[in-house]
Amino acid sequence: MAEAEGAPKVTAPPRPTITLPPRTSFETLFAGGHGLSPGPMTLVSNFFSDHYPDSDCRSFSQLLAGAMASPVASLAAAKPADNSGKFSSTEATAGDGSEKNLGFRQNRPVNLVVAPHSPMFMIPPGLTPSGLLNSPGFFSPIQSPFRMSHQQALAHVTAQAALSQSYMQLQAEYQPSTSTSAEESAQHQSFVPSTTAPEMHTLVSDPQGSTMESSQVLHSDKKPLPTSLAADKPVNDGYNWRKYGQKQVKASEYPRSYYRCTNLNCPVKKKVERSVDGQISEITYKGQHNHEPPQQPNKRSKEGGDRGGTMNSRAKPELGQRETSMSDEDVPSNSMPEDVQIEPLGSIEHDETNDSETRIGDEGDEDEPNPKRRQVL
DNA sequence: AGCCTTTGACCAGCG
DNA sequence: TCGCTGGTCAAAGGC
Repeated sequence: MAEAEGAPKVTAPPRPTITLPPRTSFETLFAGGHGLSPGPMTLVSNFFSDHYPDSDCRSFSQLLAGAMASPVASLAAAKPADNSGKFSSTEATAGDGSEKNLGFRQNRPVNLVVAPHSPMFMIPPGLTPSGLLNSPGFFSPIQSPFRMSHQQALAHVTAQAALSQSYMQLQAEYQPSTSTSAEESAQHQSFVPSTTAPEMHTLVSDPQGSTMESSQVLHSDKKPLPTSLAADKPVNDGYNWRKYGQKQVKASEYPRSYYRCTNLNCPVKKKVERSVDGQISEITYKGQHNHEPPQQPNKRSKEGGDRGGTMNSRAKPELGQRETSMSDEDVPSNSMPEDVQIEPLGSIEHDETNDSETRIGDEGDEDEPNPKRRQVL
């Protein structure tokens, strides 16, 4: 929490750094220009163009590229190993400008900062973030030309996906009446910050990765989303979450909510923080899903109910196991980087916990504590 | 009937 | 060693 200053704290071993090419490269990358097989990204991109041809929206890859393009974004630093598996926020630096160690990232892509603005980035209902990620062609096994590792990229994408999904939901609810594409475009545009993309911070968690956590920070600008729509569930990222705690933290005026994936054995947790407005300022994911996202995202988890059910089908090795097997090259296809942090534009400054969590800036969904419930004890 | 949310208490890490 | 803060637990109640 403290390093918000932006001063890079963690220095990484000097590695040959590759300058992030402006989005074009990135685009190209996903576009398959480099010979990469078209993956979900492509699909998404197509989806975009189909649905919002005239909108300002860029293709998914473009959006992504824009988000990542920012130099800073690159990464924050990573701490060498703290195998403890715990991430202490203090270790990570968040910062805005901390790009100190790229090298690390390579090895352990952990934190990726995703650019915020992307409510625009939508994913077709059928596609879930993890689905995208799982897609074979999504990222090539090799490291991307950028300093980003797959995981980082994955994290990035996931975060965006999450945001987009939530956004979609909001829209759906908010505007039951089908809006014309034009309207949609307009709306999207309004939400889309232009390329002023905030910076992305990539943070890396311990290389050793006993737990391997990656964090991404997404900054999304707090858009005037209909907050009322948002209700409790922070962001519908395709997974079912159960709130297990809420706490008033010093860092923010609003209480921080803690959620955990309802899937049995799924270690993933997420923290949702709200901004002054009561809008979600950031969502921090911890851990990796060891299961596929339920098909029906928004259902009050019946899926979650499958605790123990479906997930095992593809369950991947426990996080702990991964430490050995995982290098940044083998990204578990079915899971996202452990932590992705996405922060809203405004919140960049306090990236207190950049270390190993993924944060997603979310736009407002606030769940105001309904005074309906009883008080314990 | 089962799952989820709420919320105070408890525990651990850190300064 | 103490106090503070963050994170998690678990009981009660609601949907």
